[in-house]
Amino acid sequence: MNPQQTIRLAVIDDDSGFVTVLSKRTEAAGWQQRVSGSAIPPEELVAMKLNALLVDLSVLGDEAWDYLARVCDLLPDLGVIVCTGRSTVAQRVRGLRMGVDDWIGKPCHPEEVMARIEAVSRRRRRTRAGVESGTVVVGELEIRADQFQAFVSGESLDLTRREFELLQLLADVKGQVLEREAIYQRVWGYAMAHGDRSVDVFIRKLRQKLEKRSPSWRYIHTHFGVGYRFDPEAVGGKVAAEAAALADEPEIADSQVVHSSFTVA
Amino acid sequence: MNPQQTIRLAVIDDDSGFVTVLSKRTEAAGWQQRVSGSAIPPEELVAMKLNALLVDLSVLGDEAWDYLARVCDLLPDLGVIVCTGRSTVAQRVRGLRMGVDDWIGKPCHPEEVMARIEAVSRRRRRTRAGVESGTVVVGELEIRADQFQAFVSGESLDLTRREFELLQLLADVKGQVLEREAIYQRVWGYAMAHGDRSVDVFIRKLRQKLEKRSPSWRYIHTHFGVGYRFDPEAVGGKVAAEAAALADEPEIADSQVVHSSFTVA
DNA sequence: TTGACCTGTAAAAATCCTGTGAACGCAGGC
DNA sequence: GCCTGCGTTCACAGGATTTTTACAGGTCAA
Repeated sequence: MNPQQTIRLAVIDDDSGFVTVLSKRTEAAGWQQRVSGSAIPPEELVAMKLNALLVDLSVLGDEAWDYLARVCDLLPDLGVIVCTGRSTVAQRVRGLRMGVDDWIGKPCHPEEVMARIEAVSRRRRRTRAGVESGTVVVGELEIRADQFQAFVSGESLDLTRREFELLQLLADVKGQVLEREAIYQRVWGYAMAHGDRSVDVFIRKLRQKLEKRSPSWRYIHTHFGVGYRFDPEAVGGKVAAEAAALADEPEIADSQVVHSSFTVA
Repeated sequence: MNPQQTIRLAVIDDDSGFVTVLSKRTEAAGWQQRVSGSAIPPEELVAMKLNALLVDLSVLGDEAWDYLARVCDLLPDLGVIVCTGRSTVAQRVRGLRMGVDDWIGKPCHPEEVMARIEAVSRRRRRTRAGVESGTVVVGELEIRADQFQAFVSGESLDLTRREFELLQLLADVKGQVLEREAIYQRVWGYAMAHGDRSVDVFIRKLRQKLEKRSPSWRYIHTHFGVGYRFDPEAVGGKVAAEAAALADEPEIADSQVVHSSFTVA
């Protein structure tokens, strides 16, 4: 698919100089990241759907090894990179054997840190592809990455590949308004030509197919002069009222966990 | 989980001291390895079915980057670890971005090198130990791994080796859509060239042979623009009706794996 | 309210994808 | 050497999908 898939990263480090410099670069690269000055509970990490975790052992104190062990055990698909000060061979070997994917010594160059994070994510992604169900549920929609297809109560929307990728992209950044150029760039993989209406046409096709299977919901909203935003909303008459009630709960949980924790590039 | 899965490693290095010390340890750990003082052609690497490749760039000379690029491109599933003398950040970043999985500076401790090789190789879910001697039953099809052959009510489909491997892969992840590139990568062992139609051709051969012995079932489904999915479905006229009734329920029994009690002499 | 500029919509045109049959080359067995 | 089985490649036809084009309707700012 796309060469540069966006990476979701969490950083556990209290070295503000290092974190600042790194963040500047990761943001420029379009990564989504969250920084914390202390340990993040593994349960929270699960909810974040991360690609990688960068951690400085010194902020973890005595708990460091326990924490690493728990994280590696609980999240075998998460790329874990330790980036810390002085360390012995024995420590590094222990960490790596425990499930850490890479171990970098400080001081280090942020570009190399990023390259190593990319390398780890690349490797993880390859193995995980398929093993993980990767099903996202929004509104009454189920988006199944392993099937390249979306469903409503078990029935396929019969999306073509492009349609699916577009839907997946939009749903991935639910609530965010995406410009046409950005959409095109990420789905088609190259820059949009001036005057190209492909995005509009595919949005219409998507809307048609969504409407067909899920008539009482609106998923894609137009932002005049800007682009589109994916946000499931129950609408219509009486049906909508109940649906809305049902929708509220998971809606909030979802967006809180996934989005509010991350800075938007 | 996996205690000590044996690792197949190739080492390209002419630093005899380093290689000797390392080899002693890898042998003690039960790894299989081949050492070479000069570049090994990528085609040969394919045939070796390696887990990882450890390479010192200095023995590759000017060809180093080209070689790395070719290897990483052709064998995306191979763990590539560079272990070399002095290097700049830019070089390491270039290597890692190119597909190298880890980059270690010499001098280094052999134990750490091994731990890093393990970390890179840690991901083999595909080593299906159970399948080796197992029989999978799907639809009215029996796939016998110990015979490299599939049967319908005792009659062989006369699959060739490749056909069998393709079928086995597909059946292994029943219900999942696999992209052509992924199929090729896993059956042929290296990256698919752009425009290669081998997968399609083998799918056709498989379908022919499946149809011949099991006419009232459809096994392989095409997903336009994506790839193929294995999912046995009873179809057709009167035969299909009964078959369908049978097919719906034993969904669970379908994927049952029967382990034969005896190894083949 | 008007006019310029966007967006929704439908259908034609162009492109791409898959199924298929056959030719080719290679290796192993006779 | 000759034959046979196997894997690869090519070419083409029929469909499915994507892109382009045209026009109608909507939106916004002056």
